[in-house]
Amino acid sequence: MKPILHRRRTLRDVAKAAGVSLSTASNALNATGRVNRQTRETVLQIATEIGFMPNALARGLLSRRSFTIGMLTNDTYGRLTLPMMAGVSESLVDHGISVFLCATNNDPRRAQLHLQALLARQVDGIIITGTRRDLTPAVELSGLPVPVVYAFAEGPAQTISFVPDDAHGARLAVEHLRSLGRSRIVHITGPMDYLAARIRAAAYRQICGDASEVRYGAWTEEWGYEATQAIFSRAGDRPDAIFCGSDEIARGVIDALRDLELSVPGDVAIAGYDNWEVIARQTRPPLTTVDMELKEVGRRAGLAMLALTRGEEIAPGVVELPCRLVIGRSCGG
Amino acid sequence: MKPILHRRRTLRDVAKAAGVSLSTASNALNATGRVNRQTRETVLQIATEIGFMPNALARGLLSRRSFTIGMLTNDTYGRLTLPMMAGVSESLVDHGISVFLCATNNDPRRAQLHLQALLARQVDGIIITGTRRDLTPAVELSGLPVPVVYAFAEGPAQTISFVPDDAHGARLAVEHLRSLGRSRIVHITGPMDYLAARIRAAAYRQICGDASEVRYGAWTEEWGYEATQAIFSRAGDRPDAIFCGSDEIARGVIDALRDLELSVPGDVAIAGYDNWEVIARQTRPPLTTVDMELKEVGRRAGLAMLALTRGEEIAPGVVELPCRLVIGRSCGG
DNA sequence: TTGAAAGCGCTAACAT
DNA sequence: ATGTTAGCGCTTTCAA
Repeated sequence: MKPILHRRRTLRDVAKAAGVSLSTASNALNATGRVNRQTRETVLQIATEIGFMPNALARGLLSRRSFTIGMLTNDTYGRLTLPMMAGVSESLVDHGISVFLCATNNDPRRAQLHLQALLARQVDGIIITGTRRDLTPAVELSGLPVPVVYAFAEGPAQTISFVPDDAHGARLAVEHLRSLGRSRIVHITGPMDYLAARIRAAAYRQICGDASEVRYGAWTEEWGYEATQAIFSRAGDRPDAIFCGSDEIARGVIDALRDLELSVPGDVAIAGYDNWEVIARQTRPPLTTVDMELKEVGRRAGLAMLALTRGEEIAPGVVELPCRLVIGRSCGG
Repeated sequence: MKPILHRRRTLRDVAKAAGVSLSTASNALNATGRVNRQTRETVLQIATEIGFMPNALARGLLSRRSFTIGMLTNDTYGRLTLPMMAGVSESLVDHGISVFLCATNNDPRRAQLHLQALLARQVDGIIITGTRRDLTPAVELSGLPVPVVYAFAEGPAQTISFVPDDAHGARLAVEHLRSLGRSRIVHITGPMDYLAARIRAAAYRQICGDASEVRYGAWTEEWGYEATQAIFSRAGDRPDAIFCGSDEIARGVIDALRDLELSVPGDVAIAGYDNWEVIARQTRPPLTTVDMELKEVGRRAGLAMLALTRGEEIAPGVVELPCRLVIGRSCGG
């Protein structure tokens, strides 16, 4: 069965029904130009009645603006992308701008294809988001006819990027642990080749100084478990707190501590990173963790894009946005 | 600083540079009409040189097709949406169709706003996806000028929907447990008001008959933990397997069993549902779980949409797509 | 084989 | 205050 599809109504339909010219109808609907009150109301009413909706394609053709932006992400899973997309949308929806989301899966061919499609659709700008700060874009982005903004990824020189302030996030967690009287804090985190991991580790080291110990590994529970086993099986002072590079790691750490019959936060306080709710809230005890405020990152990127599409100038560079500490029960206090 | 934005090239630019008329240039690029080989090659070359890219807005205006579809989701987090979106994209990208993703957050106002924006942009169709099968759409969708397809949600009568076959998924899990010699299988699942939960429970009951026991609750680890404690603290026969309605529940169940000093899968075999990798793979032992093949659900919805946009007819109804059992180590075997 | 011209739906000068 | 006209970038008859 084919559903009944109502024909799309055009401005012409409205004008004819209202017995006015195209331009009068247009002026009435857009409140531009001088139009008689009475005329305008008639036009408006008829427009509503017949379900008129202006054709954005025609408008865009004329104004050379599509009120559409593209978002290119290499994140398949969406844990990072969708919150950012929500922020982008939020900052643009009131300006009538919609978003094309394109997942590249890190495949240059796909990225190129999506980029072409976006440009063909006359997007007013493109936001690049990645799963890591030090992302290598899968496609050449210079010399585009539209502005580009990076979110959760640092673009090359002279571009505009918004990223979470990793140093700030790390400080939030570590200082929280110290304020609760913990002094032997270890840092278990992801792979060293992640810039974010290195920045957080550096911030942690700056606070803990000589007492600091960083274990790079993977962003997995398994690594958290393994690293914890290693740390607690050796001789010498045992840590009284662990600052984890991700909630998944934290979860593995807590698992290991339980197997070691150490209590959290009694014996060891734990701080996570990401505030990935499905993990952080469901861990026992619920994690104290760092939220990167991804939605805000997206919102800022959206606002920057808005300004650029209006021809405003924005200083290039990487803007680091503050994180937020979410208090669970894994640190006590 | 404002980046240098290259002006968009038009067909006119190409025609002028090639010294031919607009229509010849158009014919050459689209391989329509009769064009001299030589002429065509010149045009093609120049088009590439100056970076010409046809304006999809102008094309759409003429063809009354935007080669764009909208996707309306109420899922903020994206765990379900992005895999489906990937499937939709995959089935449409080769046909030059792009996707607008709009998150409604279950807010009727937002949904209405997004719907308007989509229609204004002349989308060729709209795919509705939900976080649950028995979704109540946040916005009126009848009488639209474009076809509508539902994915992971059942639309009203006379509409087209694609959902995972919950009964099949449940059977996969339960029959797997039975094939491994488990006979006292309990089912711990989410809220009873979820249609999917009821369907799975019914399928489970049909197999286990008198020995069946269903515990409805929430889709959380906490509930899994709690229900397990309750089941094992009472007198009488203890189950030798638990079929869980979600991986999160399964995780809570395994946690509880560990606290009860029961081994998995030795004493109790566990099957999950969702194959949410971050949970299923990281659980110890890794979960045997049901994958709903969300990408395939999206792909099928995309293909249906493709057919509809071409004016083909499709029988209305709910198409249930098979699930897949992912073997971990939580069932032994 | 190529070109001129009309028109998709809309907006913005310009005339009335 | 309203209408007429041109044109955004493209495709598509229809003539040449």
